[in-house]
Amino acid sequence: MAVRRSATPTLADVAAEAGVSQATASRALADSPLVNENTRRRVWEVSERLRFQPNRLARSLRRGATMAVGLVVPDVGASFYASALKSAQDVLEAAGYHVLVLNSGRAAAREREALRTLRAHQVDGLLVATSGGYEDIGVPAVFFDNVPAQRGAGAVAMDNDGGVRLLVDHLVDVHGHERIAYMGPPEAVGTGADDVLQGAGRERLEAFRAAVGRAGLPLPPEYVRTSEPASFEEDARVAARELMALAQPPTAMVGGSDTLATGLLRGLRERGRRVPEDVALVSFDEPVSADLLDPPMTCLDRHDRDLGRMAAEALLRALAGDEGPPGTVRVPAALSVRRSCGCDLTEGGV
Amino acid sequence: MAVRRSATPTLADVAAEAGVSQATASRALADSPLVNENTRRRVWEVSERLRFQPNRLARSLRRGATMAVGLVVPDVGASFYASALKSAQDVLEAAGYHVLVLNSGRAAAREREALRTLRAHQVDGLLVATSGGYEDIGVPAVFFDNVPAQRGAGAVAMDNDGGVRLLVDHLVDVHGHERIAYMGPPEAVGTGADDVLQGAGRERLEAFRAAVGRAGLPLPPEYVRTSEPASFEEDARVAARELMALAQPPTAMVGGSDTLATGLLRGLRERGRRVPEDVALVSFDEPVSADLLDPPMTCLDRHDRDLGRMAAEALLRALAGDEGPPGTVRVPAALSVRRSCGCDLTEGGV
DNA sequence: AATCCTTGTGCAAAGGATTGCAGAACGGCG
DNA sequence: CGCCGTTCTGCAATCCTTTGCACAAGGATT
Repeated sequence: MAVRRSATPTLADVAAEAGVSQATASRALADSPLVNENTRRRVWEVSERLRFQPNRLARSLRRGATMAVGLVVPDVGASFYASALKSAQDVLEAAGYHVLVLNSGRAAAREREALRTLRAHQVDGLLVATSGGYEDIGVPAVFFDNVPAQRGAGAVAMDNDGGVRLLVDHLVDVHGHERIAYMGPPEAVGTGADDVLQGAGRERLEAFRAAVGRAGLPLPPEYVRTSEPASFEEDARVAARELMALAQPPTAMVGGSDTLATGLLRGLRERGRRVPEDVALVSFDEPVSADLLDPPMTCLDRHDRDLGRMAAEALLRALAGDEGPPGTVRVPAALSVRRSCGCDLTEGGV
Repeated sequence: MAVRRSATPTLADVAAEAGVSQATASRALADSPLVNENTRRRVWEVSERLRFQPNRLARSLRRGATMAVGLVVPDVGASFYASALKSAQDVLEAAGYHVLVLNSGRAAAREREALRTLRAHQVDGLLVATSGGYEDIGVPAVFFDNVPAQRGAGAVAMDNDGGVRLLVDHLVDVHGHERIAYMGPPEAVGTGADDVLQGAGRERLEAFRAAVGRAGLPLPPEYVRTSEPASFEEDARVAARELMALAQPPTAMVGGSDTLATGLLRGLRERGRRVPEDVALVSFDEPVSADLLDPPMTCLDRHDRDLGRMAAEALLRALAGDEGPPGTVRVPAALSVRRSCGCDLTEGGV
């Protein structure tokens, strides 16, 4: 004869219906050995009949742990993050954690907001692809993609240096290019104060400079460009057009991300340049359907899945208190050679 | 001299530090007119100095509302959902809601689990692209992409029928095809019991049959295929190969989604068929970089952004209690003609 | 028969913010 | 000087679950 609340039944309802106290009901549902087998069964039966679902707000409040983690990414819409996010989520959910995904829109300020929100939600941990706005909220954090210099947190990132080197070396050693331009993501993920962000953008840029230098090639300043955070695609398009308008246009281009590479390709098309006949083009990230593009794009294998998974696993370790070394794990890159670099795969030759 | 808790300051800390009661502190931070201006300022000042952040668990528990909504999608990794998700999230966050994103992995059972989880989290509302496992959890829900027949909830979906008609009519009227095959997403999003799901898969399939019928064309059963939920890409690839192995292979194919279309394209390549010279190909959704594919893909404009935004707005209305008519809003489709259908854009003719 | 375990169960506090209600302080008015 | 209204504050209850502690019942032991 308990008054049934219209919305969701509460533990009190279950207890009343089963004729036990809330405490016993709680313990019964937790399968505690402290409660008698018959009582346990009775409570479970009632609980299922009423479709009882413990209120996580109350539980978390009492327990001091939410079993939820926050995931902060620059842009869920970008395929790299969407895909990394998914694999991270799968791992974390399998471990019983819930995932709150927040967008930072590649803006440090919005990222800080997102972090505060997550703190307010009392998340137990954090997975962040930072846009420069990271600040400690007192829970274990693991970084991926971008790695803040700040110590004390693990990180998983691509081997940007090795990856860029593969791309440049291929253009130089195999195809003999001597005028190579680079279009990268924003260099300085503008971070305040003392925390210098070791962002993927900067790493790739420096790696490019180093690789070109090692090859003994000249690198006019106009050959090095970076995009604004908000307009990758568009910036790359105009960059390609402007690069081709130079007195000495490059004979090859490196796109620092999938979006940048497709943007470059569009720009080249608009100028009537053929790839790879007129200009070679390679990409750091793998564009979606890279093999179906015209021309098929030579790029680095994308390890978005691995990255997401590894970051999630690192976070789980941190949450479990396994204080491993908080270093940065680098995921190696591998080159997928297709046609945009100039390789002629149908013949097998160059 | 208040004992500062190491982790996060609580309202009690702020109150003590400001020399007022918790009640006053709470009201001050809520900018209630009940509290004296000076007191208000003092509390705010302390709150900011301590970087106080109200515990949402406690607040929501007390208030009975979480200002959080759940978003259930088949696959966050798929570009359509990733993109729709993002725009929905932007709208909802702008309105002060937080978004919990859960994957159903295109499985009804996992979707049910996700919904229970969201109920446990006490979300205030739901945005769901159902995979057939929807069940009422007692909060306002808005559907997108797939529309369950069940009444009482609004829905936003593409005009599947009109879209398919555009594709088929173009193939028939402009290019004169008479043997058109269709590869679609799973037809029956297997839903239990009495709730018949009006899924996008079924709608598109029926629209295809109707459009072919209207054109007076024959439709051998082998020409109509659907994929399994788990393996769109792969299923489409083998479908294309098998279709081309028929005694009477189709001269045109319709891909029921972006992934299916790129899968078909791969399959055709593998069989050495050229698109559009040997077989025409059009796609329902817009693949990423559709214009850069080889050949550029004729497809329907993707309205993922609009869909996400509109669904979010509908949910906000429902949350505000504006009980509009709970009907289904259909987003019209528009055809982006490129080369894969056989149109020769450089000449301007067919 | 008294005492001591064992085994189950219940009471009540805790967790942090919100809010109805009561009451304090103070100015104004008769 | 007494009373009434404002204007602020504070007490304490509430949201729901978990859990430390106490206690009841019953059998076993001396």
